[in-house]
Amino acid sequence: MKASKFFFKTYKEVPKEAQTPSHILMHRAGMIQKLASGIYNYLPLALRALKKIENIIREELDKRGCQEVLMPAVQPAELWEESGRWKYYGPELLRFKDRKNSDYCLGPTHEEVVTDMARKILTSYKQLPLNIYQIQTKFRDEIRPRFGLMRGREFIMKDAYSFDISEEDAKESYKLMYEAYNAVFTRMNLKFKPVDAATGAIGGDMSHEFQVLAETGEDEILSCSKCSYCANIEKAVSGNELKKADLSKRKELAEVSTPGKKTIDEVSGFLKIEPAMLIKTIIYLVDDNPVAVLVRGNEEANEAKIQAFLGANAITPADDNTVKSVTGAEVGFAGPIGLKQKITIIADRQIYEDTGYACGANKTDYHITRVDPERDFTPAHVADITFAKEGDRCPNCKDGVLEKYRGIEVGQVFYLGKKYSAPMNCTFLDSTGKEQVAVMGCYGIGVSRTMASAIEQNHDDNGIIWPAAIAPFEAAVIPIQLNDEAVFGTAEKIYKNLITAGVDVFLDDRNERAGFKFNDADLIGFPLQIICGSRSIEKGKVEVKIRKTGEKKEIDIENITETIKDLLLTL
RNA sequence: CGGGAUGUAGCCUAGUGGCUAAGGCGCCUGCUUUGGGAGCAGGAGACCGAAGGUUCGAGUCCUUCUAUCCCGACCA
Repeated sequence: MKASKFFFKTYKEVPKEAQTPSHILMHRAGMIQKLASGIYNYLPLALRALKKIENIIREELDKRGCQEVLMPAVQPAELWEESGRWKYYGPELLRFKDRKNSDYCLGPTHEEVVTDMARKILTSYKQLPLNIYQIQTKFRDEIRPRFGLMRGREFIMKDAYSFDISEEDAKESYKLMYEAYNAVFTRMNLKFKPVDAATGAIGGDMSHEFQVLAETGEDEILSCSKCSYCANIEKAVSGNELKKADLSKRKELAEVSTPGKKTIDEVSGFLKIEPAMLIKTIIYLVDDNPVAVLVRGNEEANEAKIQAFLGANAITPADDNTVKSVTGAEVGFAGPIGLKQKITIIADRQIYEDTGYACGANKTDYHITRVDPERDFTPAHVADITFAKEGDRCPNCKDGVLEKYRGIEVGQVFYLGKKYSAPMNCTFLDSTGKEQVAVMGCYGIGVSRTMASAIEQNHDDNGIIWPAAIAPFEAAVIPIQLNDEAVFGTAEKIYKNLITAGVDVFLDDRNERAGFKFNDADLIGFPLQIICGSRSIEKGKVEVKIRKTGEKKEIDIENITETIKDLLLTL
């Protein structure tokens, strides 16, 4: 491709809405344009990178027997009613009506459609295992789209779905996809970690996320310093030993007046006790039912763990009115003893490490002290519902400590079981002629997000540093003195030879000064720059600059094609 | 959805209630220049987010709407 005819434009200025490196650089390099909040045009540079990412995914999936299909972006409500998600999905699902007033939505994911597609064809166990995937535009009406392509409302996703005879087979399919994802991100030359993950609203009981490591990542990951344990902060478990409470210190309960003291800080300051010696009581709405959650005052409730433990679809902190009717007191005085309404109580296991806590009295302006969790109340559930922390023991090997990383979730694999196949009646006949429900898994890669995360992880002050495997172009030929026939002729010849050799190459034939072109090349991030200047060409050489290291080498013109191909293998 | 902020040319910004809305980047023409975002000269490009209102007079003040961004809860 010649620069003079290429549809792109670079910018020196940073648009004020762009905050994060990938967003700024994709805009400055002329890769994307915003059309609306969270909705972008992909210009040729971006599309080239996207296609490369897509092709790597295709190759790795096809190699493992997956088959590509294409499902519609527009989906009828009936299917979502069948799975039950029309009710549960919430406003993130963009719904609309057609001219006949029928309900439709833009697909945020395709479990319903793919299950429907599969059940129309699946009749026999002989057709399994089956794994079908697509690469397609998804729409999720995010509350807050941000960071350019990192969290768009419209985005490109590869989604795959496996169907198996049995749970054991389904877990094999899951493992195969786990391997495929490792292969995909390894080929893209990204630094990433597969991590244990919470399953969220999609459900199922086994899941891993693939996290590209980057400082700007929105997710926190805890990873063992010694073994391979690695988990999302939502899921990570502390391996620290629980202490045993010293019950000889038990004392009688006492009610104390704590006028206007509501927060942990206020109460612990007022009563002159450590925050850890308070039992924080938070009222949540779990699938619309109030639940009291108890954690030590120095801990945070981990909503993902609570949701997973209770097998709930949704969990949100209760509004003030609910809190008042449940506790009979103003917000800030809730406690496990003497709740006005009988509701489910779930306690973190750490509260049994001590005795003599303070907690709300369910009476405005009063707290109870000297509380002993074993003696004074009986929660319905005791579980790990707080966050593991950096420095905690590893729960797996008990030897290493947990280290914290930030990551961008670019892929996730889920074991679904029969969550969709059962309600949607996706069945087949087994070898004994008995009807069985297919066992499913689902597997996503955010394609556009992967592109953004590659930039997020690989850039410097001058621009993008593409891994060669997903760069829009592998190399740029940059002639310096355009009106010098020897220079321009050499550049064109190198360009043509590289194309013949199958290298994805860009010729910057624009009538601009050298510095201008160098800056653009650094910004766009070609892994290699082939600089053709009269000084080198007189010696039969050209300069090759490696974007990643900044290193420049003089290379004989006659060997240039081979040299470039060899260098690309290292990038 | 709660909290905060901002809408002036393709992009970044300036603009005390007062004449024809200013500058930089970018764009077009000409000359010059060609190894790290060149110089000179000329030129095009804005109903100042929208609608109301206050005022002799509104980019500037008020109201409503709308869009965008940032901080929180969701997700690839």
